[in-house]
Amino acid sequence: MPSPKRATTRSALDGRSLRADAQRNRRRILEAAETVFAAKGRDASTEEIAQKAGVGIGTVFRHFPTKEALLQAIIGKVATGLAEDIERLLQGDPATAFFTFFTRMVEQSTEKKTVVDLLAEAGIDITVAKPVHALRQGIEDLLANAQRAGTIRADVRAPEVMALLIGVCQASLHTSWEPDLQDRTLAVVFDGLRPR
Amino acid sequence: MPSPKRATTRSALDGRSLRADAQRNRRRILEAAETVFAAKGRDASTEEIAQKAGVGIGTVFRHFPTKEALLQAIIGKVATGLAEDIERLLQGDPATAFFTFFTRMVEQSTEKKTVVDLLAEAGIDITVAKPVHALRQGIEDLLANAQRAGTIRADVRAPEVMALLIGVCQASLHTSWEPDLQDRTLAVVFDGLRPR
DNA sequence: CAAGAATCGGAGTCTATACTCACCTTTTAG
DNA sequence: CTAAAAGGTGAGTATAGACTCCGATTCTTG
Repeated sequence: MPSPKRATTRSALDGRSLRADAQRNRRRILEAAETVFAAKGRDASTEEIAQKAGVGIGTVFRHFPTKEALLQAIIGKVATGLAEDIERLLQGDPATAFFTFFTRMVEQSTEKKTVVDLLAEAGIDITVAKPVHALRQGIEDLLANAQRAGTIRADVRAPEVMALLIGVCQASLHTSWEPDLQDRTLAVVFDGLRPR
Repeated sequence: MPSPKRATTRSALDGRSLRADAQRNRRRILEAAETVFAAKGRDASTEEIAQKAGVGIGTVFRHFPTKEALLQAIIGKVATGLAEDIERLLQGDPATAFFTFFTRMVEQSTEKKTVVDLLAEAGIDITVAKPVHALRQGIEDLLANAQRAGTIRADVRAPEVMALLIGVCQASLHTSWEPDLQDRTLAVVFDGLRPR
């Protein structure tokens, strides 16, 4: 029985540090996945992502045990980005912040199918991770502020706002938007949200 | 070369008449498909439909050359049903008919994923078949009537109504509706549609 | 009732894709 | 510089589901 010539490398267990190239590949995979999932939705093939990232499929599965895990990672990333957007908006005018955010989301969802998936999960909630929860919380803050500012009726609650947000985003994937159809649709929803 | 002992059976070419059992099977397939697609959406497997219909897979493909063709048949069927509903509603009070229809659609979409697919197609339109076109037309009639009756703003047009309808129906598939969330969501949309 | 046409049926083919594995390459500690 | 550990790779496996094919079965007509 050969005695171990050297002790365990790296910072023992749990530690984060990955090998230099592994870190680079991980980043590339995440970037590629974000692009591909955004364009083709959750049905995009793992192979396409691997190719776009310039790595073998095996590498993708080494970093993410499952395609679903990769998707979740991306969703978390997107959620975090949106939560930061909200953070910024919360600094500004409470009367308009909510509407600005809602509008941006709908605009984005046209090109980023990931956003829609994200919202769907945020709607169902349950085992959702922190980033998604933070997003939810942010939306609730925007809503509360707008209600305090009097630009949204007091009797509207977060769940229906989520439903409307999901709805309009989903619809934008299925309708062939003529230039301002999106705006007119939002106008109706916004009018429904304002106090009479 | 043996001369044909008997002339072509049945009414020559094109004719409709199928063999008795074939007709029965066709009906069974359509019924099964309607149920299964309603429950599982367009991803339901052909095999499941065949089984529920009590026939072999081969039989399904004899009647419908493609899974997609079968789906289209069902969508047409559902569209026809809805168009008839509308026909009935058009007889009643124009002030409320539109809202009644909208509400029904959303309620149905929870259990019938086919309805959502149907609407998505009706939204995109292009090569859509007659039944779907009839449905679209019906919705436009309901809208026009309601506008004449003054229960819907005159500046709202059909496309955004379709978008909203698609949106709320889609959302109902993704949110875990608490009892009256659906109603509160609809309330907001309806308020946006009414004249101020 | 019998011939033959129309249908049925379901094993088998084909394709797409997630995921594994045995072997090779790169990194890194010492 | 070197060996061991970490990581990379992509052919290969497994599975699922659409669609085909042809012998077996059932209906129809005379």
